[in-house]
This record gives sequence, structure tokens and C-alpha cells, in this order.
Amino acid sequence: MKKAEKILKDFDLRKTNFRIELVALFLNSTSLTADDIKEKISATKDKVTIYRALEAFEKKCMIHRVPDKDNLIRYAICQRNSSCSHDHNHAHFICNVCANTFCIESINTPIIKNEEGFNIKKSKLILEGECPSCQ
Amino acid sequence: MKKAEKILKDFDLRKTNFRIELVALFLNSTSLTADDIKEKISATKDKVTIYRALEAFEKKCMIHRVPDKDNLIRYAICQRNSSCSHDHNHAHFICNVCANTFCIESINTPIIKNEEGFNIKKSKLILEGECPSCQ
DNA sequence: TTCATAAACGCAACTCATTTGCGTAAAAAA
DNA sequence: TTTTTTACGCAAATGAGTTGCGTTTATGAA
Repeated sequence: MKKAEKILKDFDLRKTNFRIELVALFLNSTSLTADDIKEKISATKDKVTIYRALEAFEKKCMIHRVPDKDNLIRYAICQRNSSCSHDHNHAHFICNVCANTFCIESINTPIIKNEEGFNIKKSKLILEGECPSCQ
Repeated sequence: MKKAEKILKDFDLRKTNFRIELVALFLNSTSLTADDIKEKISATKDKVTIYRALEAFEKKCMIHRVPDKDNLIRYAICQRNSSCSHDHNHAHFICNVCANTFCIESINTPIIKNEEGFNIKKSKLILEGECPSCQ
């Protein structure tokens, strides 16, 4: 069984041609929007199918939402482990040139203590600039 | 001349009833979406007028975009000074209960040095939790 | 104060990402 | 193999934000 199929099985998701292809694409991508997927996948042309797969993958915590330069819905595959409780406490980098978003696992989001009456439960760190390929 | 009118003049913007009312609303709000404005302003019901005012205000750097819980376009009035070059390097706090966004001027965005080949030009720090009113 | 003009307004219609409904097909479980 | 559950695919809807365009108004010069 190929890696993509194993991942689907591990996350208790059905192995359809499209979803196998989609997982494989995620494994080879830093992050993807619905449009990126539509462009690169042959198994479906239907955007609804794409959105529903993304929704299902996210619900099982196989992928996580990352910030997008144009406020589109964008996902990256989770690298660290396969449980929903795992922390997504890494920074994200948005390239101003290619508009891709990268997970930067080596930079953690800062831990900020409560301030001015705000009860801070989570922090997100978004970096911007030029990615290695675009410099 | 009232404060809102002075601000419009300082930023070289025309004093229309709607825009005076809008500036006054910004002065009394932490941040606003187009819908918030439509709901709270009497001088116009037209969303196009609202969007164009926001665009004009942003261009003059009277307001700045802040992150929004639901990825809507949301703005806050700039507090520090009145030049376009002033840094918006403060953190933003999103309340998970009331969905409002607050500028936290006392927390700066971290300065991250270039990492793994990424040329980092800017950072954004977004905090989440419960605001003082919602706890 | 009047006039010219550039900016703002308001209405209609459009764009485009994302969602919903529903009947059909296919995967997994029994 | 049959049943059950989930995924697919088509059409249509939603909703934030945008564009076009004719009209109105604020402003600044005469």
C-alpha cells in the first residue's frame, strides 16, 4: 500500500482515486488552495468534491488551515503526528512573490501571558517576505 | 470643529455627513467590518459607499486593516500618529466570543531573523482568547 | 457668492470563493 | 453478496466585495 493510501487509512478516510491523488499532492506541496488542487489533480474537476474532501481531511486533523496571502482557504498536511490534539504551534511564512504559504516548524508561536484583561489562549505568528525560490 | 471633522481635514479627506459619522464611530470602536458600519451608521445604507470610504481612509493611512475571526475585511483607526510611514507593529487580539478584534499596542510583533533560506521582512502576531468584556 | 471641478454618493449589476441540496455511485461493513 | 455509509457530481444559492455609471455635493478659485 502506498503512503497516501496508508495515510487515508490511518485517518479513517475512504480510499477513492481522487482522495488518494489529493493526499499524494499534499505530501509534495507546502500548502494548497482549492484552486491549486483543481489545477493539479486529474481525478476530479468538481470544486464541491474538492471542498468536501478538504473539510473531511480537516475534521480528521490530517491537514490544517494555514494563512493565505489573499484570504483564501488554504491547507497544509500535518507533519508532526496524527492526533487531533497535536499542537499547531509553528509559525507560517507567506511569500509575497509566489503567494505560497510555508509551515516553519523551527519557529514556534510565542507564549504571551494575559495582558490588559485579555485572556490569551493561543497565539499565531505569521511571517512575510520572500521564500527561498523567489529571492 | 469636532474631533472627527478635524481628523478628516488632517488626512485631506472631504467632510461629508457619512464620513464624519464614520470617523466618530471608529473613534469609539476597537475595530469595524463593513457590516458593523452598515448596522451602526444612519447617514448611508449603501455598502458601496462604505467600502469606498474604507478604501479612501486606508489609502490615507487613517485606518489600518486588522485580522478578523471570519476573514472579513476589518479596520481599526490608527492611534499612534498620522503618517503613512508609521509602523503597525503591534499585536492583534481576536475574541472568540464576540468576534471583535483589538489592537494591543503594548505587545509588539516579534523580530524574527531570516530562517532556512526565507527572507523575512515582516511579522504579524495574532492572539486569541476572550476579551475583557466576554470573560 | 458663484462657478468649475474633483470627489463622493447611490443604484444596479457583476465577480468569485465557498456552500447547500439532492440524486447517483462507489467503498466499506455485515 | 447485500446493506449501509460515505463520496461524487451537477445545479443552484449565498454572500462579501467590486465595478460601472450617472447624479450630487464639497471645496477652492474667481
